[in-house]
Amino acid sequence: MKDIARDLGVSAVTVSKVLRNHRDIGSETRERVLQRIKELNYQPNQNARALATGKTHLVGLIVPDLLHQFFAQLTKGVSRNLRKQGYGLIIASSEEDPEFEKQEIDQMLARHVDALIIASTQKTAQSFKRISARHIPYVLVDRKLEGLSANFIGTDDVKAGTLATEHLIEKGCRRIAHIGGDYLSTAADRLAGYRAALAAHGFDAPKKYIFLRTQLDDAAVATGYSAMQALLKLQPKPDGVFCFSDPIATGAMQAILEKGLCIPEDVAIVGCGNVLYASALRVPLSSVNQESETMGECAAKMVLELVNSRAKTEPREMRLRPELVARASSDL
Amino acid sequence: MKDIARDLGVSAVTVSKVLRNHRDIGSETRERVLQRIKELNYQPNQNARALATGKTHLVGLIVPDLLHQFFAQLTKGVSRNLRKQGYGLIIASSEEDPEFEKQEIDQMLARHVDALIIASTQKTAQSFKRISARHIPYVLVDRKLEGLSANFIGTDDVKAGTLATEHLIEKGCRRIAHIGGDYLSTAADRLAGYRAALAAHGFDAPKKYIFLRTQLDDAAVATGYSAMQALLKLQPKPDGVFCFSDPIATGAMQAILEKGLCIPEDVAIVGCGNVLYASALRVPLSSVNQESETMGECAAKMVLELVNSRAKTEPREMRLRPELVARASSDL
DNA sequence: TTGAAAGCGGTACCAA
DNA sequence: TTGGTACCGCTTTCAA
Repeated sequence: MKDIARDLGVSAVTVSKVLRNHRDIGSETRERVLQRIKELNYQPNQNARALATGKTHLVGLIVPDLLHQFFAQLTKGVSRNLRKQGYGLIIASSEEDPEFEKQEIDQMLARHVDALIIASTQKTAQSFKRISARHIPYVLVDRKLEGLSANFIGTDDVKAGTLATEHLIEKGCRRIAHIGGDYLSTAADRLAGYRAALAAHGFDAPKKYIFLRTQLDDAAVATGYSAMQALLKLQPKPDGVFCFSDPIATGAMQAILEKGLCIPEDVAIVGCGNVLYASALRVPLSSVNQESETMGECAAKMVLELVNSRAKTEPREMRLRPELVARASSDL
Repeated sequence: MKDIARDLGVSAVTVSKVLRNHRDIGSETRERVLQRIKELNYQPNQNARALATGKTHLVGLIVPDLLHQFFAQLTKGVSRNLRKQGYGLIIASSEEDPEFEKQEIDQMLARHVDALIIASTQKTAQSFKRISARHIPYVLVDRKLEGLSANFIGTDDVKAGTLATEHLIEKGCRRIAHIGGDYLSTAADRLAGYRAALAAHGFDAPKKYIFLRTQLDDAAVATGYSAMQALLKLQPKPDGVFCFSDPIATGAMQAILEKGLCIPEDVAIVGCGNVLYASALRVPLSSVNQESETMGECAAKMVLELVNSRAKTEPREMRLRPELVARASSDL
C-alpha cells in the first residue's frame, strides 16, 4: 500500500480510502490509484485489516465428520451463503471427539473468527461459555446441548421420528424397532417421536426393540449391522425398523439380507438423512429428508445477522420440517 | 498481553517470550506469567502474530466439490495431518467452476495463507503464476495441469485405467466401453490406461464405445445414466464398462437394470474411487481404490515441507498406487 | 534476564 | 478532498 502511495505521490490513507470506496476522494485521484492497483495486482492484507478493524470476516465451522454426507451438505450450504457475503470459512472436523472439538474452538477463537457455527459433540456447555465470554456470536446446528440456551438450527427431530414410524405403521408393520443413538439431542428427539407415534396408534415400544448405540463416525454402518443382527434373534422378530441414520440403515439392511430375509416383506426399513445414494442401494432406502444444505444456508444467514447486529437478542431457534421419502425398503 | 504485563509489573516483551518458550526468562518470572495466563484464559491473537511474523500458520485447500466422497476423504487426510503440526486449514469449494476457483485463490492469497493445496478445475496456469509470484508454495492434488510444472500428488491414473480394464478382460469381457470425463488430467490418463490395456490384449477400443462427458458435481450419476443408455442402444452392446468414477458407475448401473438387463451377466461394471457405500449398492460395485485419505495426508506433509524449507526445490511428483477391489458387478 | 522502541500492513480520527 | 498521527496486538532487535 505504501508503495502505491509513494509511486503516486499520495498518502497511504488515500489509497486505503480508495480501496474501501470511501466517498470523499477526488475521482481523478481515485482513478490513478485504481490504475496502479491493477498494475501491481495489489491485494490488501486481510490480516492487517483484521487487526485494525477487529473484524476478520471469517466464520468458523466445526462438524463431527466431513465424510458423513449430512455434514458435507451442511457445509456446502454454509460455504455458499457465507462467500456470497464476502466472508471466509474455516472448517474443522472434531472427529466426534469432544476434547478435539474444544481444541478446535480455542483455535478458532485465537484466530478471532467473527462467529462460529457448531454441530457439537460435547456434553457440557463449558466451551460455549468461553465463546460467550469473548462475545463471539455462535449458532448450534443439528444438535442441541442440554442446559444451554443458544441460537439453534436443526431438524424437527421429534417429527422426523414420528414421520418414519407412522409410515411403517401405515404400511402394516406391527412390531416396530428402533436403532438409535446415544447422548445426541437428535437421537433423543427421534426416539421420542418414535415412541409418540407408536403410543398414538396404541402400540407399545418394548424395550427389547430399542437399541441405542454410540456410533462413531464411519463405524455407523457396522453399528447398524450388529444391532440388526441382535434384533433378528428376538422372538418375535420386528417387522419394521426405524434407523437413526442412513448409514445405520445401510448396515441393518445388510444384516437382514445376509440372513436370507427380504426387505421389506420380512422387515421394512426407514432411515434418516436421505443420502444421495439412497435410491441406488441394494434395496432403495426409504428415508426422512432433512434438507441439510438448506440448514447450512440458514445457519450462515443467522450467524451473519448476529454479527451485523450489535444488540444481543434472545437466542433464536429454528427447526426445519423433515419429509419422508418412501422407497422400496418400506414398500409393502 | 499488555494487561498481563501490567498486572505483573513486567513488560509485554517478557510475556511474549514466555508464550513462545523463549529460553532466557527467569523461571520465577515465567511461572508468574504462566499463572496469570491460565487465570485469564489468555490466548494470543493469531492475526497479530501473523502480521508480525509473516506466517499465518494457515494452509488453504480448494476442492471441486466437498460432497464428492473422494474429496471429503482427501480433506480429512489433509486436515488431520495439518492440525497435528499446529496448522489451521481454510477450505473452499470451487463447485467445479474455474472462475470461482480463481476467486477463492485470490481470497486465500489475501489472507496470506502459508501454502495452498488445490484440486484444480482450471484449464490454464494463470492463477498459479499469481501464487508463484507471491512465493507461496502450493501442491496440486488429484488433477494435473497441462504445461504447468508443479508439485503434485495424485493417483497413477493410467494404472487405474489399466487395472480396471484388464480386470474386465480377465473376466471374459470382449467389448469393453468407457464412460469418462473431459478436460481433466485424470480422465485423460484413465482413458489412456484403458486403451493401453485393450491394445496389450489385442482388442480395439472403437470410438463408439468411448463416451467422454463433462460431469458437473452431483450430476455425475445422471451423466452415467444417460451415457449408459446411449451405449445400450449400440449393436453389439458392450459387455463391460469401465467408468471414470463411482457416481458415474452408479448411474450406469441404474440404466442397465432399468432395461431389464443383468449385472454382470449382460454388462459388467467397474468404477473408480471405491466409495464407502460401494458394497451396499444394488449390485455391489467393483472399483479402483485411490486411497484418497492417504493422498490428503501426503499433500499436507509435502506442503509443510515446502513451507519449512526456504530453498525452492525442483517440483516433486508423487503417484499413489491404485488397487482394484473386485465385487459383484464384475463377478463373472 | 529484562525491556524500550520500531515495525508488520492496514484503519480511524481529526486537522489542514 | 487529503494526509498526519496514533494504534490494532504481537515480535524482533538491541541495549541496559
